[in-house]
Amino acid sequence: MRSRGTLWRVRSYSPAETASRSGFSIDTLRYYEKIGLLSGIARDAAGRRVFTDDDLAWLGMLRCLRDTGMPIAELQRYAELVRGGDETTPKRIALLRAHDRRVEEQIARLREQQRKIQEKIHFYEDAAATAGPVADAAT
Amino acid sequence: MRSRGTLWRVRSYSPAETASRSGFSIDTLRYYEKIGLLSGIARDAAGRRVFTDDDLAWLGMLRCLRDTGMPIAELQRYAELVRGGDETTPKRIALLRAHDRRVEEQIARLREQQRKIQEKIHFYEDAAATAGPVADAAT
DNA sequence: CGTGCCCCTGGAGCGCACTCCAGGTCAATC
DNA sequence: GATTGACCTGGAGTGCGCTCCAGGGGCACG
Repeated sequence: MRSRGTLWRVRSYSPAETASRSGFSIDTLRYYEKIGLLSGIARDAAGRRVFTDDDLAWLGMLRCLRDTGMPIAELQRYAELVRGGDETTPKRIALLRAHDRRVEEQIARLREQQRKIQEKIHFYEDAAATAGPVADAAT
Repeated sequence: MRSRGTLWRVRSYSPAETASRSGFSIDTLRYYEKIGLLSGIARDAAGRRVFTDDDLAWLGMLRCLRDTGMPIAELQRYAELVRGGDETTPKRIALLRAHDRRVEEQIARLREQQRKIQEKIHFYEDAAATAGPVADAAT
């Protein structure tokens, strides 16, 4: 399907190149394969891993989910669903929706806390401007 | 200064109450005292910790900074500045401003990543609606 | 043919931030 | 006066997510 209408050939990537493109270290790539987050990674004649564009796209998804705080265990469940084929689509949607809500909450909490931090900064700025000690609960 | 114009007496709090109010466990409170994040915590005749409203306010600040991702080591620097007295105000401002920027970036990154997650959700929803397998880079 | 270099495996080690535990003190309650 | 319960200390242990290491293999370049 992709081969029709596109011009570029399917590329493959060494572990080092995959690491630099995905942002995961080579050790982490090996670790992810070992714990089942990457499956079906090809090998060359010498037994070295060979990553494809699809692998890179999947790594991009992993990166996105990890960076938004999804624990490894849940990534494993997600990876398992993906391996489970098309009939797991509803479960994948549910999993990602739940995560999306957590990200939403995370953002809301961060904003709230940022407000608090900025208040504190203003408090210090006022204290510095007044050039005298100002009573505060806990500096 | 506070005693004038306010009605409530200064309260004090047991470790258990402090834990439930601050959201830190008793163990964490002890740990924080041990590593210098809490200093000058009073003790009663039997050697038990007695927390004040000021302590609670400071714990609130610690909670806010921790929850926004500030590592313990930086909290220690901040606590040290606070112990250093008023002349450290500019440094406290600088520290909090730097942290504020990191929080800002964090929020921006989360939003970006949330977009990606939502795209994926939409992709799955479309795939489910079409009721047939749809080619995707890496599900 | 030798020297590098990148990669392999299995398994140990690490950093962070707690969290738990053993053994003990003290005050209040029954 | 025995029990209970909250708290104390110093120090060991835990969970997560990597990260590092020893020992070895194969290929490419000079």
